[in-house]
Amino acid sequence: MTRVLLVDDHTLFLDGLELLLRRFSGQFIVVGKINEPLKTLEFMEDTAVDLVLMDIEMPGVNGVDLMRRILSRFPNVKVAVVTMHDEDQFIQEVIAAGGHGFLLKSWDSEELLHKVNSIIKGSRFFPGRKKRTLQSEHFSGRETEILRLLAKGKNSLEIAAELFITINTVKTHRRNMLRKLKAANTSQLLKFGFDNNLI
Amino acid sequence: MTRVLLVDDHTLFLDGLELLLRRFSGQFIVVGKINEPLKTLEFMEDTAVDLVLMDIEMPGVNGVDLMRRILSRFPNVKVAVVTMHDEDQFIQEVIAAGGHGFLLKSWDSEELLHKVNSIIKGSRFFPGRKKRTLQSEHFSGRETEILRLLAKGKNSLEIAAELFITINTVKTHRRNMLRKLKAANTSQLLKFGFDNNLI
DNA sequence: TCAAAAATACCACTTAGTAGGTATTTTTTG
DNA sequence: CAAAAAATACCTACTAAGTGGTATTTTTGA
Repeated sequence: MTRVLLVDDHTLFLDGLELLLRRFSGQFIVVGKINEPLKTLEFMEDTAVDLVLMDIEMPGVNGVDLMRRILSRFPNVKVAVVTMHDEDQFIQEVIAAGGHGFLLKSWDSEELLHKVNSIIKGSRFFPGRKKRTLQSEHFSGRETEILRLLAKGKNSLEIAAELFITINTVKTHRRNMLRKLKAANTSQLLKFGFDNNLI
Repeated sequence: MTRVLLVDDHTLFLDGLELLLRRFSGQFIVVGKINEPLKTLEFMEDTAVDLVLMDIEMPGVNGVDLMRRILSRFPNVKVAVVTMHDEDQFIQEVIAAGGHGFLLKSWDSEELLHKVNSIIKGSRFFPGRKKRTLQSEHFSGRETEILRLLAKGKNSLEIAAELFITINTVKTHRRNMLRKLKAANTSQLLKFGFDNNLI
């Protein structure tokens, strides 16, 4: 069981994330939802917490600084940022502050749960530099899109359905990616994607 | 072209890594090999460097501290540790110091080159917690071994040859992993592996 | 505006992966 | 030591991936 503390000035976010965590797997208990970030440390003195999910852009509070203070007083707690914007500057600061992850509110539930789970198990997650949004010098926009769906475990037929194109087109895109990378199979393609933060 | 500076008290390592970088792709130039870590900053004042590959356990020098000083004076330089031991403690310190990667001397050339390349492009690499060496609560030792080879893009036949077993056995192990993870295909398996630092 | 790149699509064929079943030997562990 | 887990192996059948070729339409960029 993982005891989770949510910190955000938006009540909507607090409720949404709580619902999400409760819906999937009974692994999480939300032990607190904090609306006023400055009361975070105070709360944690009284209540044991395993994971803090916090926004970073909150009025009147320096998110990174708060994270640093949490980690310094509770070194065994994992702290991850969940935010709207993936600005390079912030990511670097969170890394430097010793945070355990940088998650985006724009991700789908499955993805978010997945990352949170991995963080609990000791991994860290930080998006790569902005490049990943663009076409990675190797792949076109459509190709990158298909690569991401492949990484989610979808097969060609499922991808075709999701993108409203035929399986023939998906196969052509896959073939082109393999050719560009001189890869022999999808595994090599995925490795490239993961290593280069395309996924 | 990436200008690389190597820092290690072991001359053997310096020469070996230089050879490795020169052999693969003409993308790297080793602009310096430093035997006395304390002279690193002095060297960098005179010579432009894009990437520093340094050991972390060196006599008379705090590697993490040196890294911190390099990054503070040259914020655009990428600094990665290449070391023998993947102690959790060190990894955390390097992350906190803002390092760009934690690479192991025990890796094969291909792997090392791969990571270095990705670091140049803006990624960061840190091994997960020790669990990854053991059987990850999900997979047995043999299964994890096969998962790693899959992630390198090998197919069942190639894996069989490498492990001196038949393709039937490889297929059985793959099937068992898919079953344990309730995964439908190898891509989902690889995603799990990457997310959990098994690869 | 014109050429290049990207996205779309189809066919035929070969190879590899996935699914189900079963079984033996070896290793680990209580 | 005995039971459980892991590693090994083979069979059949079906499905998905990969390969090669070709071609049209749309978008992009110089």
